Amino acid sequence: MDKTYLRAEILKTLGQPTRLKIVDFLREGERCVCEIFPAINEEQSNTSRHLNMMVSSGILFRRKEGVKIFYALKHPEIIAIVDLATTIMIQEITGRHSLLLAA
Amino acid sequence: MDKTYLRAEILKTLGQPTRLKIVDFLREGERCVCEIFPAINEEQSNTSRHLNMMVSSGILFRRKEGVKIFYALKHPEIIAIVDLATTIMIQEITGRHSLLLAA
DNA sequence: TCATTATATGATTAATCAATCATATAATGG
DNA sequence: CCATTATATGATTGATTAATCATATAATGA
Repeated sequence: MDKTYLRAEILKTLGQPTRLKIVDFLREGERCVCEIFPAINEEQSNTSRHLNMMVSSGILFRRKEGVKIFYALKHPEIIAIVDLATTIMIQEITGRHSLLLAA
Repeated sequence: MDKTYLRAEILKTLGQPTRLKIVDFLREGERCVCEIFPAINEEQSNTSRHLNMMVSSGILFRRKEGVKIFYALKHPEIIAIVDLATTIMIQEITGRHSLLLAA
C-alpha cells in the first residue's frame, strides 16, 4: 500500500481543470450528470469519464435514482484543499509573496 | 488569466509522487539539491527538473549560496493541503468510505 | 589553472492523459 | 413494446509527462 502514491492520486485528481470545475459545481450539493456537463461546458462522455475516475480516487460518491446518477463530494476536506489552492494562487498573481521576499 | 487553470496547476504539481516526496522532505526547512535527491531516492537530473517546475508553479522558492541552490516551501498552505489529502486517504483506506469498492 | 562538486538542460522514450465521435446499456413514460 | 432520456464505454488521436543518460555550466578550493 503505497501511501505517497495514494495521496498524490487524490491531489492529481483535483489538479485538472475540467475536474476542478466539477468540484466547484458540486459545492452546492449533489447533481446528476445531465446537470453537470452543461454547467461546466464539456461533452457528456468526457464528463462521465472524469466523474468515474473521481469516484475511483475517492473524491466523489455516486447515487442512483431512476435513470439519473447523482454525484456529490465525498469529503469536506476537498473543498478545504481547493480553497487553499485558491489562496496560494491569489498570493502568486498579486505578487505579494515575491515582493516581500525581494524586499 | 485563467484562474481555474492556475489553481489546477498548483494541485497538479503537488499530485505527483516524486514531487510529493520533495514536499515532505522540505517540511523541516530549506534543503539543497544535493540533500534532496538522495533523500527521495531519485536521480539528480530528475530531481532538478521537478524542483524547477515546482518553482515555476509557485510551490517552492530558490536561494543560491555559492555552488549550492537551496529550495524551500513557499507557502504554509502547501503543508495544509497535503495534510488534508492525507486525511482523505486515511479515511479511504480505513474503509469508512471504501476506495476499493468505488474502483 | 585545474580538478571537483553542484546544478541544470538537451535529447530520447515509454507511458499516461484528455478529448472526441460513435455506440452501447439501461430506465421510464406513453 | 417503443421512443426517449440518461449515462457509460470502446476506439482513436494528439498532447503531455516522467524518467534516463549524457553533457553543459558554474562556483570553489587546492
